[in-house]
Amino acid sequence: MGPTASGKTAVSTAIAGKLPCEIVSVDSAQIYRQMNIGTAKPQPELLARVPHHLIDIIEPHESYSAARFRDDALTVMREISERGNIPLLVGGTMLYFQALLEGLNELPEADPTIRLVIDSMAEQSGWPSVHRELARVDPETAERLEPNDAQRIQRALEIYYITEKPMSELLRKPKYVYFPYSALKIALVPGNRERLHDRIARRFEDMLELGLIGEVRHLRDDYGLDAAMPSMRCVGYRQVWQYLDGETGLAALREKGVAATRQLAKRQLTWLRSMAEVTEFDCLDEDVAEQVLAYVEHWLTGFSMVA
RNA sequence: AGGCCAGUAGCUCAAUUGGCAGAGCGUCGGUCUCCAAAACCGAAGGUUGGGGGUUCGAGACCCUCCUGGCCUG
Repeated sequence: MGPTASGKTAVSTAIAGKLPCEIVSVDSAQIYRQMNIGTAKPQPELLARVPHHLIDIIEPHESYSAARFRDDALTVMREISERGNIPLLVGGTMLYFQALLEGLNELPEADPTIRLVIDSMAEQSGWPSVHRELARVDPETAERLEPNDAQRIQRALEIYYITEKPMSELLRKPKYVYFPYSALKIALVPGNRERLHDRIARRFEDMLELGLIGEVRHLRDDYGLDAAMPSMRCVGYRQVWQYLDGETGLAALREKGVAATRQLAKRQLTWLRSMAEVTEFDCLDEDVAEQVLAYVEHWLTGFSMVA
């Protein structure tokens, strides 16, 4: 696990080069086909050399979810294990890690039609008003949500409309966490935030040089995409979209793209701080890969002795 | 060299006839159960370019210096 630009690909490649691993991507952006530059997807050469899973699994106009990730990940992890290999989970989408490791309560899946209905409610009277509606049917959930927290208010109401039960009640039921693996949790974190910011700026510049703008233009032309789709709200893509719309110039694109990436990294780090039993390594150390590899090898030794 | 305009938070800019210096963005911290690279909440941050003066009171008015831009030579 690690924030964007922390060097997860390099470290995981080093591990997979030494141990019988297959990589499972835990990344809500690399799931999209045709979105390569802006998601910092591993190069085709690397994808061919080391088995990767859950990359390029849906089209840019489709949507995905934490629950689907959990199912997909458990499936490929089982297949990897059956081949006698070790699943190496690599990514920065912490909600997906949490869904996989700690499970999810049984909740209905998203319903686009109901979401449209709730959206139009919000458009008419505003989210605070929808929040009051939620308070009527599920006061407990409304209590913990801000009146402007559009996505979560919408989700909670959606659950109520589908099941006729408040989300808070469904969350109280015990969840059956199926995770038949021993997890070694490793995080790559920067010992120095400013140096991570430098890396982020450099990497965004590299993406522009590699043709990020062309990639987004191509996506706009070839798919029926709009700016509200999850794929086009990804960091970098959203900012290039605004640039292509003429809303911002090139300098502003750079500034906004880099800032959005920094904010993403910050949120990922916040999440990592709250996660339990995670061993951290400084991603800025020259020899992180060796450190992590040694740590993993040591853990595997102990593990086979116990086994 | 002379004339004009500007200088306020990291950045872009507000601030009634002189009356408690604010906003957006950024930064930092946090929340997170089927959109999560999403969505949302909170906090910090100022010798108003420097110095002097007028005034009960100056970001604003006066003098002076500094910096940047434009015009004239």
